[in-house]
Amino acid sequence: MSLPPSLTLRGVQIYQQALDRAAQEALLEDLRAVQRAAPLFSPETRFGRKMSVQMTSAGKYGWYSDRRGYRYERRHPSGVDWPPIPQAVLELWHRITGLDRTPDCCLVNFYREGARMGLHQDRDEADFSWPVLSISLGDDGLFRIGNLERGGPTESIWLQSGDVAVLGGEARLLHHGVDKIRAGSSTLLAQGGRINLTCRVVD
DNA sequence: GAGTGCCA
DNA sequence: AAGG
Repeated sequence: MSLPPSLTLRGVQIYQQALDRAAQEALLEDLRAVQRAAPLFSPETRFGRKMSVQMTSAGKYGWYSDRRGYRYERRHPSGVDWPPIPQAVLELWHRITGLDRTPDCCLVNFYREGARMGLHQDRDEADFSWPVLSISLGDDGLFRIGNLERGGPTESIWLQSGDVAVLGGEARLLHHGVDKIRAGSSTLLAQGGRINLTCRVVD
């Protein structure tokens, strides 16, 4: 029993303003604790190029990339365990997806002005029948949704602070990415930028 | 602005 | 190629 989305784009379910301002601020406070335990870093692609997005994770696994490729790791690159996923994130996951299963990973992506993420698929998980849930905080981000195969036409939507998107079912393996951050569009983060949380069942 | 190709 |  999951909630109905306010909007669907290519099967991606979008719940606009699923979090009010107070909930966003509370989440931000939780994220400060996550970042203290597991500081942000910019991973390298397998060709040694640093990604413009900074990231960290919470949960049993964190997403990681270096010259050896993409994967989930049980520890932050510093060697410490990833901190626990904030309770408010877990509650939102269960409220929106209606699932009993708890996510193994909450990836925290931080986009400063000019940071982008190219079109890609989330396919480092063992079972694609579990959805991926995404929470937007801070400045607006231009989210682009493509196809199951590389190439072809795409559609874009501006995601705002408090919006939640779910890639599940037929949309689970769609290519997607972030083309642009609209600096100064939100007052949530004093220093500006966009935070995106993505929750996943890994194994 | 969007889509395609291509790089190593 | 989760980049340019």
